[in-house]
Amino acid sequence: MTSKKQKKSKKTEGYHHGDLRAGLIDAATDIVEDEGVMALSLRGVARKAGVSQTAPYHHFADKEALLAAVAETGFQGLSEEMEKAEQPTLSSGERMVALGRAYVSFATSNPGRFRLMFGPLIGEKLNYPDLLVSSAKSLEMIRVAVELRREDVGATTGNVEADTMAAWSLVHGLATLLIDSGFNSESMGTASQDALVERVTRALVTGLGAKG
Amino acid sequence: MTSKKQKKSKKTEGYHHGDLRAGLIDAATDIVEDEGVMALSLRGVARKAGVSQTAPYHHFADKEALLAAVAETGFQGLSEEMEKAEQPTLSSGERMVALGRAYVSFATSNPGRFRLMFGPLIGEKLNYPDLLVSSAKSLEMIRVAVELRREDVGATTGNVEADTMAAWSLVHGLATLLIDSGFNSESMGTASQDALVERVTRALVTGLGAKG
DNA sequence: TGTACATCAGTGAACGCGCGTTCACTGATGTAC
DNA sequence: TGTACATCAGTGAACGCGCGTTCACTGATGTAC
Repeated sequence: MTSKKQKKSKKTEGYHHGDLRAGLIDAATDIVEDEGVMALSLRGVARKAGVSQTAPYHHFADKEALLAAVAETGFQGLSEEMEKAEQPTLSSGERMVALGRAYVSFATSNPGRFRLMFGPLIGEKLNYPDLLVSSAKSLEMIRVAVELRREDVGATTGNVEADTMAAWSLVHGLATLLIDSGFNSESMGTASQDALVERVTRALVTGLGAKG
Repeated sequence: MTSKKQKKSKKTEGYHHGDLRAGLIDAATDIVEDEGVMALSLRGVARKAGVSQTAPYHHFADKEALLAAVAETGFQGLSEEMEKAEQPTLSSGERMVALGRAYVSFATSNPGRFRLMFGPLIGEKLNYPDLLVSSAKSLEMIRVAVELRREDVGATTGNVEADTMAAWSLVHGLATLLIDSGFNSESMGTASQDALVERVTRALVTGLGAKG
């Protein structure tokens, strides 16, 4: 997972690591994805980064701070995937489906990070403002898409907040169920995960069992 | 949380505990709710149940087996809440809202159990068939409600599986976001959690920004 | 009803382990003059 | 350009801790006769 490069930068060839901070985040990400959040220890991260077990303390106040940094890069990755999915040519409905696909796809491709980002492992997220900023971005993208859709359809009922919440809940729930509940798209009678996301998203956009 | 009764049953007053198995599940549930899943240790559970640290091994093969038992009672509790919510007089739409309310309410009232039930802490859920049975029940209730709704509305598009998945994802996502993402119903401009659930559920039932 | 005995459900001591974190340290780097 | 020195980013040893689990044990209970 992610870059395993151990090579030092040009300037710092010997004793110093180069960019240990980034190296530790990479190592922690690998562990979280390969062995799960429960298996992540600061010592293990240091070991994987090829560094003594005390070295991380020069870059992170404690274990939780490192976890927060991993979660932050996770949110950045999620936003990037969603941005890629937003083609300007898409209709408002297609745009929502595309965002949903990107969201769920990120989750199932990076389940460890996804659990860390949204799970209870980072006790007080308010202590990590950078984390809050990155996480707010993904939500904002959903909100904009919902707003466009509502304008497009000439919405007269409900409101943007509730609809945004519904859209976010839908893709987030689908993502976590796919990751953690051992069922998959085949078991729901769809050929692929993307097909499942598309059908589920459409159910929201048009309403359950809508006619025509 | 849950019953803290330490009183023994009539028959076994002295040395033996009475129903230590149930006592351990109760103690574990308390810890999971009060201190979080991460803080749960088998020794801590034994301590809380007022018993030596080796006693649990007479009732559970290992720590994970105890966790699975806690999750199983959790699913039973969830199903009970959902059953209570299903009044036969409800219209198909109201029934869905009521089920959603019960689902989300269970999650926010018992976040520790909810995380345990759906989280990655129990490595291989297939090893615990009783757990699978109890968890299947809640999903089945959602499926039935969706089916009723589709019949009611004369659905011609989509299919039951996708709509069930959508409904489950919606309430599950909303529940996990409320538990783990530090935002609440007020921040979404609704007066109460039930109001939020209702608005979000209606968004699914009628479609985003549906007219009239 | 009494008794011998198997089984059940507890006990306390001990094992080895990996963890987060602190400490005093030292080699490498950057900079003022 | 050289040099003295402050600072930075590593090191290895050690701390105390709680954990899951195993072990040999013993008191309590249930049952066959």
